[in-house]
This record gives sequence, structure tokens and C-alpha cells, in this order.
Amino acid sequence: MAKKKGKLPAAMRRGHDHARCVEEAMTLAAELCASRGARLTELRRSVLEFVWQSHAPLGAYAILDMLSAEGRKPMPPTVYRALDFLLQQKLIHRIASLNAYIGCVDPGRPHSGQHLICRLCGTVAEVDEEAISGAIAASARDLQFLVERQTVEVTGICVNCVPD
Amino acid sequence: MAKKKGKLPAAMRRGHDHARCVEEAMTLAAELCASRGARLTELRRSVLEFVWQSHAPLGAYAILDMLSAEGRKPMPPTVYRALDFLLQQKLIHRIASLNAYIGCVDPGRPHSGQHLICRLCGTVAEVDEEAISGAIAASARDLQFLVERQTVEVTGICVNCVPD
DNA sequence: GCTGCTTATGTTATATTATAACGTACTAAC
DNA sequence: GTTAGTACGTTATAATATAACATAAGCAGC
Repeated sequence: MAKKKGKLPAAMRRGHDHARCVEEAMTLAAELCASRGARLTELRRSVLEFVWQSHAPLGAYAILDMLSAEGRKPMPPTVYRALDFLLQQKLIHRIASLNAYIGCVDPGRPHSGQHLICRLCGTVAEVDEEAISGAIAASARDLQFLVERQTVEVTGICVNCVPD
Repeated sequence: MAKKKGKLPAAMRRGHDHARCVEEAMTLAAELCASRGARLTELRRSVLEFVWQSHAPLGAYAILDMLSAEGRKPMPPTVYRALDFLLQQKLIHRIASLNAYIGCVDPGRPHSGQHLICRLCGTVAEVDEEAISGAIAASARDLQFLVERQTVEVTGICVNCVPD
């Protein structure tokens, strides 16, 4: 079977038009919030945009610094509340192993994303493999365990950082 | 196919002889460390025992309190160093989504454990399903991603806490 | 036994991540 | 414009983790 290069997530495709990614994500977020009656305020919008602009997950205090540089001087609770909102709306994911946050690539559809985290460049690619989530669901079923949330974080080295 | 009750991990089998679990785990840990030339000091032994005695993952500061209650009065670095040693020896796992630590049920064999975390009772069961780790490995291979560590944490409700 | 090397632990201070509690301001509905 | 609900501001602190340096304990060679 040929290498499935077409499947590479955008985050790990060198030279992809990331400004475009961000723009599209912001538009979709606005639409989703509107359709849900959720208020994507200026603050929340800024936070989401910062998170999206970075391929590597952003920590809450990094976001706080970025907002400060912009003129706002928010305190931690302000940032955490914005992050909580974005998490609830499933516009971002929290990467537990890094205590950091990253944009969700497919916020419209319910899914349990899996994340590949490059130890060298920090880039995180989100994939949604039914084979993985299905295997987890099957294993849980065997143990009569009711799954509510799957956290799959794979640490390693991405294709751009692998020495040839 | 019948329910595979025999597969239930010990942690989620009500009324299993946990003192025995702990004892066996401690013996195995001592053997492994001896065979590796690693020093399982009194402090490290205590920390490992506390971690094992709990079915739910223990936080570093909970361990610190337990050591204090025992007479030692260690400071945080002491506890974190003991935890680091136990992690290196793969005698315990860190549960990233809880910032807490739990005994590894199979420290002798290399494996990438998956954890089922009950939101209600806090119990964590470790399983090692080739179907899950294999699916993750296959997905990573497609993306030419070199896997170093898999973190799989499934949150939900265990069989003992599910309302009938 | 001593010596010196390595490893483990003690100690002080501080960094990083996150939340509690309460007050103010904005917004939408009436 | 009043009101109810939501979002944000502010102060303080909790919870988790590490840096940096000092002391002590184990161990290898003599």
C-alpha cells in the first residue's frame, strides 16, 4: 500500500496556509456559537484566535501574556473562564500531558479526538481514528465500564522532525 | 459471547485481597530493582507502598502528607524525586488528567498501559489491549510519526458504580 | 578502616497551573 | 428603564512542580 500522504493533518503539513486555517476556524466557531445561542465575545474570540494561531498547544499563562501584550491586562480567572467556555463549546481541546490548549479541527461533529504531540517542535496533530476509539470502546465494554471521555495523547517525533 | 468477567482488573473486583496485591507488588518491585542494580530505598519503598495501597491515584502532596503522618517530614522535592525514580523504573504510572500517580500492575514487561478512570469512586484499572495500542501505532505509522509514549486515559463510570 | 566518588536526601526558595469568592458591568427581554 | 442573567474584573490563595545548593549515605578501591 502506498504512503497515505494525503491524510497528513494540516498541522504537520509544512508550508500549509495557516492564516487560512485560522480564518476558517474562526468563521466556523462564530457560526457554531451563533447557532447554539452561545456568545463568542471579543475576549473569547481573541483567546480562540491565539490558540489557533499556534500549532503547539498554548498554556493559559502564555495566552494571558499575549492578551496583555495586546493591551488588555486580564487576570488568570478571566483567561480560564474563556478557556472553559471554548472547551464547553468543543472549540478547543485541553492537552492533559502538557497542561495546554489547542484548537479543535472539527468542532462541529461530536468526536473523541486523538492527539499526536511532537516532542521536538511541539506541534500537535489531531486525528480521529475509528479504529482507536472503537478499540477503546470495545475494551471498556468488556469491563462493563461506561465511557464518558477518551484522552489519547501520543508523544513522539513528527515527520518534519524525524532525521532522515 | 459470554461476559468476560475473568478479565476484570483486580482494582475493579470488589472484595479482592488488596493487601495481597500490595505485598506482591512490593516483592516484585524489590526483585526488579535488585536485578537492575537500582536502589529501592526506604523512602522510595514507602512511596511505592502508599501508591499501591490506594486504588485511586494519589497526588504528590497526598503522599507527602502520608509520609509526614509517619514521622518523616519530607519537602516536595523529596517526594517528587521518589516518584521520578518509580516512574523511571516503570513501577508506577502518572495519570496526566489527574496529576496523580498509581501503581503499575505489570512492571516487569514493557507495555503502554491504558487506564480506565472511574469518575465516581476514583478507582483506576490498568489494561493492556493490543487492539488499542496497535490501532494507535498503525495510525501513527500512516502519518510517519515516531511513537515514544502512548497516554490513554478513559474517564467514565466503573462497573461497581454503574446504577443497575 | 580511610578516601574519594556517586547517589540519595534535606532544605530553601520559587515557578507554574488553577480556582474560590466576591464585585462590577454588560446584554437581552420585558 | 428595570431586571435577570451572563460575562468580566479583582483579590487572594490553592495545588502542583522544580531550581539550586547543602548534607549525608552507600560503595569501590585501596
